[in-house]
Amino acid sequence: MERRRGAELEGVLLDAAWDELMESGYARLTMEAVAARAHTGKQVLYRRWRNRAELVIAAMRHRTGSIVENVPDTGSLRDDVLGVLRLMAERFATLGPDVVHGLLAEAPDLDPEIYTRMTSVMATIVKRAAERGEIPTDDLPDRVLTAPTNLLRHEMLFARDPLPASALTSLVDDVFLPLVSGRPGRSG
Amino acid sequence: MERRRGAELEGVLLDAAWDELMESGYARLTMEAVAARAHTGKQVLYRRWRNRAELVIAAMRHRTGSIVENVPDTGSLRDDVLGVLRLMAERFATLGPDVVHGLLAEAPDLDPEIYTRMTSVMATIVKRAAERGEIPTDDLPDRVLTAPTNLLRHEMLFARDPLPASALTSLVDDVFLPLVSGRPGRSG
DNA sequence: ACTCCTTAGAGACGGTACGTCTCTTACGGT
DNA sequence: ACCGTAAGAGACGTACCGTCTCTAAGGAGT
Repeated sequence: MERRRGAELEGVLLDAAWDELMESGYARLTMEAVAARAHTGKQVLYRRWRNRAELVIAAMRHRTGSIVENVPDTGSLRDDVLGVLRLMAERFATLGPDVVHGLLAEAPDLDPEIYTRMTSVMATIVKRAAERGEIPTDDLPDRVLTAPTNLLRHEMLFARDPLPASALTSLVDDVFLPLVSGRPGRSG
Repeated sequence: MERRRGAELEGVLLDAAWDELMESGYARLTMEAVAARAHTGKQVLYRRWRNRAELVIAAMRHRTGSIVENVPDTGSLRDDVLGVLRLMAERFATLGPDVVHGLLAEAPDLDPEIYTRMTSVMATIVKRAAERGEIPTDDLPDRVLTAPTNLLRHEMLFARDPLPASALTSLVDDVFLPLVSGRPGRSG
């Protein structure tokens, strides 16, 4: 019997968790099923992750890269923001609402981080746009900066059907661009 | 042994569920505990609600009135919107993140309804403001209309700490009012 | 090459809560 | 007075949790 170890074993475990996630969703993913799929015992999982949520998060990180490390830079504010929203929507689509709802409920400590990260992405995009002279200032309230990403996240969380493409453009054209273009400096 | 029936029994059941909810949160609320607290059996619960989520939703509806039936009308757009946001925040505070996260995960069919309702509330408020001449038009894109309530909901879902009062005013002053005041008619 | 030590692989175990089923009996309707 | 519905109570089988135990594989050290 060949016995896996170290990084090799860990990779197998995370792949097994990911496959279970795709097949059963979060709610019906069990530690037993992940262990069985990886041809090992539960203890091997519990030795590395304290619970389902941690395992699933690790599996997601193992699979998908971070948006933070891949900020769009197209030369157009509109396209940059749209690019970020598309990345978010794409990722959400592969994960499915199940997973996000589940993690929200079971890993609340992680939740604030998820959306704090996005603030810096938006700040980068807006700063570039201001430097290009596309908008008057990059000194915007945080809630303006994160409005499009937060609204998108909200919509993905609550909508039952997949989002139409028009949702993304509406968020940019109806909400974000009006807020950053014509307005004077920050109010508070 | 006095045996409860009909509306009386139902009230007792919903009260028991509500009390359990307040005491244990959603994740640790069990049908067994609710039944025990109401001095009855589980079957009495399952005869009325198919699962935990339905029971909890019924208990919430039984306790708290609808925001829809109580649209603020202060004569000021800003105060009306703030009033709605305060109602939402207050309700969320009594329920706790647990409950909302849990329902989001276990009652996804209900989720879209929750925020669709708010659209009509905001439409009413905006219409009144337009009639008063406070804003140029009440013909706004849905995503502008629901931006403040959706952003608040998002923030409540993801924030770990209770929201500061400034969160509400920022949503109104930095995001909503700029969108509805200075802009021309809808773009799309 | 031999020994030691960690830990993989496998499964048993007790615990909790689910949702169903069964049984007796209170009580409202006719 | 009778009958049918459903309350009250709890047993039951199932699922999965997280812990614990045991054997033996296979690196590390000498």
